[in-house]
Amino acid sequence: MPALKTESSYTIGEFADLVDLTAPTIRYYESQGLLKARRNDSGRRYFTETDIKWVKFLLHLKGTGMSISDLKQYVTWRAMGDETIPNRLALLENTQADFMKKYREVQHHLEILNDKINWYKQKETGKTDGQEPFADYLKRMGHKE
Amino acid sequence: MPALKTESSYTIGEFADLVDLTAPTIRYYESQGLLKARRNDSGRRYFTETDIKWVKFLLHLKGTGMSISDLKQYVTWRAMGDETIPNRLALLENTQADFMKKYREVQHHLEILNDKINWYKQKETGKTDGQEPFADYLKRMGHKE
DNA sequence: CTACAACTTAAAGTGGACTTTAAGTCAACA
DNA sequence: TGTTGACTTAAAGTCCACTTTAAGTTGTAG
Repeated sequence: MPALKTESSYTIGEFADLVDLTAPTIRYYESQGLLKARRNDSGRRYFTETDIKWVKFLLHLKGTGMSISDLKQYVTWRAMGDETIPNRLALLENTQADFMKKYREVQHHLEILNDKINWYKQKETGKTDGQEPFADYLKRMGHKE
Repeated sequence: MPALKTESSYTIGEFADLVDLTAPTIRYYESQGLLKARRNDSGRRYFTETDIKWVKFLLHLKGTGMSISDLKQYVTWRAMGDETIPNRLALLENTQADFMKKYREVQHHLEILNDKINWYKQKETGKTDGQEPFADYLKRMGHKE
């Protein structure tokens, strides 16, 4: 009879597919201490649903701009217990602040891109005289630069 | 009497400061064909207001996710004249589409970050029982993952 | 006139986050 | 039972966008 399986387990390849990474990337993350894999009798890694949730959470943090070394710090503090919650909170709030700064910057970049696209479209459809410089067009649209 | 200066001109160092880059970066951009500098009698570069506007525009495009090689393509098409406007427009629209995709992704990452920050804050101020797992908290907040 | 800062070039180096390679072990299927 | 695909490790390689170095020339302040 097979051992009772209370939770499904995955090889590194299955796991990588589930979290949309590659097996080498998983090994790399493990080498950086961002996750720890269990091993079976022959030394092969296996992963569980809990690992999936954890990696997905890490990828969300990473997606907000945290570097591997930021994540390392976060994980280290996490392993130290509840007395490091203020540290973790501060790290996440700094991440949030940095994120919002960049977010506002790229919004401005996007506005310029959109304006340029519209400028080309108007040029194509002949709605301007075809001679107006882009800088003038931007000024007309209410941008400073 | 000094030569009539119809437009102010800048050394590479002044120019770099004005556009918030370094002189080596300006030279690098020039080497990539993203801009062309004029030279004085002794071979030194100088730049004008027009160059400032151009580089700032390039940096806006770059800020929306265009790579140096995308910018190179854009500049090449630009130099070829109006018959490449459809190419440029398509490039910018692809950039825009890629941008919006990433934009929506990072918005989701930010939501998770914000939720985690609030979760820590509630944990700190004792507003939950201090035992609720984050996954449950997320579910309660209406997130899928 | 002398320093010294700023410029010039070509080429090599850097950082972050993986990715690829090499050499070998293990497992599942026909 | 054999072969093929997935796993193991350590180390080297890749990509992008600069950045730094080295060796030399030029402009300007005192």
